[in-house]
Amino acid sequence: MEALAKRVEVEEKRLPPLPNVDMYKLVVTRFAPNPDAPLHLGSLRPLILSYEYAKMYKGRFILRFDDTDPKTKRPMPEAYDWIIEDMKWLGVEADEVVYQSDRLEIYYEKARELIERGGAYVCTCSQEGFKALRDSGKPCPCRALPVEEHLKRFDDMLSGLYEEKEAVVRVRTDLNHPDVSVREWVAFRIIDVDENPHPRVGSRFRVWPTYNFACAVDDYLLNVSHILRAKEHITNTLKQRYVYEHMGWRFPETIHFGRLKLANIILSKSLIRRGIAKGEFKGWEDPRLGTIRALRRRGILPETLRELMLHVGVKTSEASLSWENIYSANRKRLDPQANRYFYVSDPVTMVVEGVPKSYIATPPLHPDHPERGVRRIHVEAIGGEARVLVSRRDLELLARRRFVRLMALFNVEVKEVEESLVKAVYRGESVEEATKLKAPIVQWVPTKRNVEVEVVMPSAEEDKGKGEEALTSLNKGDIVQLVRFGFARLDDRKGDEEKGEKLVFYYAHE
RNA sequence: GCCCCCGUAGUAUAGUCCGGUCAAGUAUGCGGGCCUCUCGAGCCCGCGGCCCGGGUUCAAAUCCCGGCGGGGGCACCA
Repeated sequence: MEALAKRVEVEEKRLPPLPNVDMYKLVVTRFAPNPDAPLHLGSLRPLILSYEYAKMYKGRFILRFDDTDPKTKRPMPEAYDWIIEDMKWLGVEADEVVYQSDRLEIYYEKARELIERGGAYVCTCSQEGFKALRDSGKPCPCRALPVEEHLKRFDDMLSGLYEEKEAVVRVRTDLNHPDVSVREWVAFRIIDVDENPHPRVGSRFRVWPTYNFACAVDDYLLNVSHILRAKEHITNTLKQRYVYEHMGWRFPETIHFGRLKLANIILSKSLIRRGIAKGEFKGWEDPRLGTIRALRRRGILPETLRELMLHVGVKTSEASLSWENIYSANRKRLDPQANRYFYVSDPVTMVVEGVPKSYIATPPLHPDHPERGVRRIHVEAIGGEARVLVSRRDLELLARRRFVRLMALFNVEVKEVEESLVKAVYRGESVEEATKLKAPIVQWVPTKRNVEVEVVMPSAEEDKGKGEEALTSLNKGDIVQLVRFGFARLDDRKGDEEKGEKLVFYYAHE
């Protein structure tokens, strides 16, 4: 009991406190994805941490779609729903959902205010010309123009007087800021929305705020108290502070954590997109991808991901997650709940001589939970001969150890191991004897009543074999342990009139 | 090239702000044992680490400097 309590405590490890919580009426966090793809492992840290902190302080958690780029990072219409689905699966629910593409008028209003305060101006310089000046710390000619002129120019931008690239709104910063990208950064640009319509609002608006402007304004208007973001945003935070200073707003507490890496998995959205287009991946749920949907398909549990994120925490150093740790955390949760079934990969027939009678094996659905019942597997003996299927993977073991036990059935002594046939003789049904002789125990499947099974591995390769009949009573989405093979999630069942049913599993881990 | 951040065992994380109780905790991994009709789970024991070099100090994983290593940013992207 005490041990159990201790373990729960470890799992429920608290996050470190947020800074300056008492300076805010309410802790408000937000998760702000660009809906140009479903969620992936990289989004998980800001998502889970933002949500957990809001919960921890009984605050408010906002989902905000940062979809202000109809051109370069054009939102994907389906991705809005995918993200909401992914979050729902993760058990994360937003108190409020905000679409930036609904808020253009708000940004325009704030832009005017900022211009009036002298915090921004409309620049009509060429991109190259401006950069040359900026790099040497010099102001561009537009900067010194009176506020009225800039307000007029801004209206001209809105009314379509300028084409793409002909005018931008810049935020007044420090011309000598050591990071040149911070100098006079762009807050609005013109996008030819006839050519690149926005998936939600079409061609209604041609002046779009950049991420830094929209984000700065919305974090303020939505009363965000704490921003949790990855270190790649450090420069953005710096830029956004200028807006706050000009407007006289108080900047939210900001925490920058390190990036998350995971070996042997594809996380880059552009790489994924290209791979899907080229047909290299089966879609956003391909098991090789680091998308949340792919992990879900592979039987990784949402609680596992949450636990992992809580464990990784808010450190500013980079973290490379290892599969070992993910699998271990997942196994801890899966093992008690997943029922056991026999599956033999690449089946080979074993002929057993001297079998005195037909058998009905009754292995438990779960060795630690006998109350769940058993499966019943029939093995017929005709003329003292019984046949079962064993896995090719075990051939080497059978040849080496000879005296083995067919799990929950009987013991055999292997006489001959051929390319596609194993010859053995019956050696009694005593478990005790098998234990005493330290006989290896292997899983098997009857030759008659079985089902075709395919297991899609994390590499997307397919492992094919036969499974016991009881597997057919599973539902899609069920996660089971294929004994001595690994945990797997039933993904699909393909009916076939002639050949019968085929079950498709996705492999989780050992 | 220019700005910035980080560096505790194979991996992740606690400790670093406010130096001693840290000859460094936890999880995973690995090795061994027990248990078990799975090479799973569980239980027990063990292995393994403060990047390097100086400095400050009675005392440094913790503070300072330098080196090395890793990462991020430098868009009219988010």
